[in-house]
Amino acid sequence: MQVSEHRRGPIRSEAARVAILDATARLFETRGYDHLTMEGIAAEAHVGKQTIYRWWPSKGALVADCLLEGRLLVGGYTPADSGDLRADLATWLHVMLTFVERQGGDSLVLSLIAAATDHSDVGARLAEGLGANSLLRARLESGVAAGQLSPERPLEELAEAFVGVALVRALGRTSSSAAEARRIVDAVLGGAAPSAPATP
Amino acid sequence: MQVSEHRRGPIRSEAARVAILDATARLFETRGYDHLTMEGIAAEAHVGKQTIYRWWPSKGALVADCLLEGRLLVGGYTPADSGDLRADLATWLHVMLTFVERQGGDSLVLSLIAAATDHSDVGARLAEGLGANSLLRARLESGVAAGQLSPERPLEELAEAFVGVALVRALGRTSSSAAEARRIVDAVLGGAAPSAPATP
DNA sequence: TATACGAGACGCACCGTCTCGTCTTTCTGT
DNA sequence: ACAGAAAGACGAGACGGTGCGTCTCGTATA
Repeated sequence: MQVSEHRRGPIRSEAARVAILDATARLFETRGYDHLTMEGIAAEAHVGKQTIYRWWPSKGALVADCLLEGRLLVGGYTPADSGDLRADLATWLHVMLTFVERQGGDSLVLSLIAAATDHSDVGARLAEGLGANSLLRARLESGVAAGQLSPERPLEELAEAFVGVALVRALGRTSSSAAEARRIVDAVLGGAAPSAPATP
Repeated sequence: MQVSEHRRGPIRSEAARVAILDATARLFETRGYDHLTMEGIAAEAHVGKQTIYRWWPSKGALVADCLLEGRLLVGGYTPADSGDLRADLATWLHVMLTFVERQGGDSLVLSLIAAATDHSDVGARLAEGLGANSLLRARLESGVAAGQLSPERPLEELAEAFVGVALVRALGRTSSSAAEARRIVDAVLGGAAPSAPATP
């Protein structure tokens, strides 16, 4: 009786796996999702196409794995904590919207949305990658602790709303000023915002 | 000297234009955006490929025109007005989320998001088509008139937040119950919701 | 002996351009 | 006025190019 659970022959090459995911992330960031091709990835990774198809069914699955291993959206963007929740959220949103609409062509976020439409795992991880479950949520919790936000509001869903607005603006290529970002924050959190008269 | 602003030769065929847009809308709804092909549209419309390329640069532009002429998302979904803003919004959101995740494959909304990622006009019209600027906004205005919503909150941005949540859930294929929809509404509008204890 | 690997050939689908022949509209010459 | 001539939209489809997903080599490794 054999000890190994593996039947026979060579095991999966970790070098190939890493090279493929690296190539995917690199090409995804530089060329965008719709210009990403299996043949391009194979060439970039110096790997046979069959090696890719043996382990991943589609380019969407590749992108999903990259997202899962943190090769995309590295680090994320941590919202500041100045003590003023609305101002911090407005800054976060403004940075996010600016990041979203950079360049004329494919922004990274737009490419991720495209990837999400044909692979559900990308979509599932997209909101989190943009901070819905971690960075942004942490700032919201801090706001609750500071009494600037009702503890009754579900933070998960609130964070989703902010990410959602960013996605809508990304899809509409709507350019958004800092004042616009502030207005969004006030719209979602509620009208108690006498300090900043928005003039876009 | 010529009177006409038209140079010479036959004018654009309206029959061909209509046939092409009809075929596009029909194939888009049945097959989804990524299975939509120029050759398929040409065959379905009984039209030469050149006739399509003469007037539209890409399939994204075709979908955008369909959206613009109301051939997609016909009618929209009008939120009810029972007098209870939160309940109506929760119902609207629940219907929207159910609509979004119908079937296993491409839902219509997912296809529209995919189309939006490679043609900006689709994205610009998508939020409106889902009701951000018209149907949903009208219900919010009614809520303001009924004193259930602060008049200081920008309704445009608030509606975008609701549509945005729907998009995030669509991309994540998150199945959402009625209670979940209600929790989202409470999260965005604020914690004043003692009536419905959410139990998903 | 079984199997992962790099390499790449294969047939297929669709792309975007082009070239036909036909038909419709407008301009020009008599 | 009226017959061309010129221009261009039309349906049809051929064309080379690109990427797909499958397959088949020979080699290397367990």
